[in-house]
Amino acid sequence: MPELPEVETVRIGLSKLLPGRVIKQVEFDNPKSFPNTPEDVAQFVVGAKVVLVARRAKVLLIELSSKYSLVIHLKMTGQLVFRGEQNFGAGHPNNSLVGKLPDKTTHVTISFEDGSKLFFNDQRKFGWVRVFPTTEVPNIDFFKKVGPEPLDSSFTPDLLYERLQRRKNSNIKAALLDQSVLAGIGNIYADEGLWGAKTHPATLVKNLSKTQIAALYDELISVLKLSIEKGGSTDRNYVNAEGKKGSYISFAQVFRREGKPCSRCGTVIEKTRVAGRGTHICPYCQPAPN
DNA sequence: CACTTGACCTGTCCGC
DNA sequence: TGCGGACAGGTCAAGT
Repeated sequence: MPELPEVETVRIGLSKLLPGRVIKQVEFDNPKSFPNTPEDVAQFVVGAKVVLVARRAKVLLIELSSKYSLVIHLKMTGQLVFRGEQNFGAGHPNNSLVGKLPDKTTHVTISFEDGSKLFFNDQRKFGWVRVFPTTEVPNIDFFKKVGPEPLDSSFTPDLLYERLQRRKNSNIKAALLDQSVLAGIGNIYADEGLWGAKTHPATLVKNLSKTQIAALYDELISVLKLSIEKGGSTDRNYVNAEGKKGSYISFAQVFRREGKPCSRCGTVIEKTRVAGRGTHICPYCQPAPN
């Protein structure tokens, strides 16, 4: 899905669009995408005003004046697209993946009193929208075990080293993808960060020095920040709150660049499989471990 | 407990 | 063109 920079880009967009709007109606087409009952919606959501939009890990949180929150996970192909009253069918001719809404991938539609709407679209139906009491959100299983936010000032190279030790016998790519180690890294930014740190993804965590992990820290932070600056990466389905693509993918050094030259050394980028995921490396800059 | 693999869905791409 | 298989940005449950 959308990894941290993509979800953060959606958060930034929605936080400019939603606060102050009052929810009039919520429609959904299946319990997998929206497990709450219509009674829950009527009681806790309809009539409530959006207070703020937050993010933790790859999860979006829309806090409501009712003291309940909409908790949203986009997983692989989820989208949250806002349309103003006159704009449901307008589409976005430039740089857009979505046209008239709702479409066949729309599973939840949130209508506001002023006529605007927020559409939750998801081709693969892995994502979901759920309602929780705001005070209960930190007690959701996922949030209880999820690791630190990489962009918080309290996240340091030493803390990354410490968090990684819980996966010391697995390879570094699997460890980075493990949300209980740190929050928000997915397949794109794991590959990009490891290329930057000149570390092969199959390297065992226990064989990485503190210096190597500090270098990886620097690369992960800069790659995440750059991507947020570019509005995230659109490989296929991802769009921001206005339905538009992000441009980070054109700055990627290895992700989806197999067959092309490494920008550092000119060696042809290869695609392999590590931790059960498609994995991109420069075989010269990131030599395979023994 | 640590670690790996398959499953969840739908769509697309690639080889025959 | 059609068809089967592999694969796709994430996370769980179940297996070793």
